[in-house]
Amino acid sequence: METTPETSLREDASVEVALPCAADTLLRKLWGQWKTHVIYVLGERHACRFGVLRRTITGISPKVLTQRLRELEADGLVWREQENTIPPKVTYGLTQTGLAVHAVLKDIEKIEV
Amino acid sequence: METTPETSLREDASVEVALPCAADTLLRKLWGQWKTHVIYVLGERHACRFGVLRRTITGISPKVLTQRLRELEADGLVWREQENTIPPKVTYGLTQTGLAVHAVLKDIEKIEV
DNA sequence: GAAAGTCGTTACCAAATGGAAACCACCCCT
DNA sequence: AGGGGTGGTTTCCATTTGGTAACGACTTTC
Repeated sequence: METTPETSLREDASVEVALPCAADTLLRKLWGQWKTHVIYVLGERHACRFGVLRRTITGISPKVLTQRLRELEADGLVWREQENTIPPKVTYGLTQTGLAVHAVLKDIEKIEV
Repeated sequence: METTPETSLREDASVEVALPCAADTLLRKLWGQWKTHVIYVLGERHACRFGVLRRTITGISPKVLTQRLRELEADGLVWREQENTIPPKVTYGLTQTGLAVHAVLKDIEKIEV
């Protein structure tokens, strides 16, 4: 396909151009079970240790909590700080972006159906 | 386990009470591939027929689009109007709640990482 | 009379997701 | 020396999800 001459351009084609949702990229980072809860708790408490998170988010298993925290950290919403004492203390909190997301969560609460 | 006497109530237990994220309920309705895109397009265009949605959201299959629309309709974010002409014309649009979600999507766009 | 467009539905299949249970090293307390 | 708390990891399994391809009825256009 060279030069693609656009032989018959439909009249309404300009109206049907792809219209991607930019928010999707960020929203995808909040998919998956428990993720909003983690953000929410961290936002309300400012910072938390692993055990507190685990007990505050009732029903979550340690494996999934670790997994979610790693994902959120990789996505730049959560920071992680480890003190190499024994036993180690690991603290989590929200980054700048994470705080912005937390603010949006508070807004969304007001909608509800 | 009768009466569960709460023998030893930990001092800091009040701090670790469950802290559910209320926004989670609504946000769950936006999980799943393509859902934000559907809301977004309907919000930008105010109303759309099936075929337009399908061509505007590049890559979506008719099965998945139908599925998403049904879910969004059941969740009260989208309305559906069918004219029983032949071929039938089916038009979709956002409900009041759907419009609120669309507004949130526009807010989230501004965050990005 | 064959093709294309309307708006879907119905298999069928592969991949991703979520959860329960067991385990780890190390320390403190009794 | 045994139990509990620290912050995880690992294994295994069932469910959920997304996608492709084919088909449906009916009309208009070539």
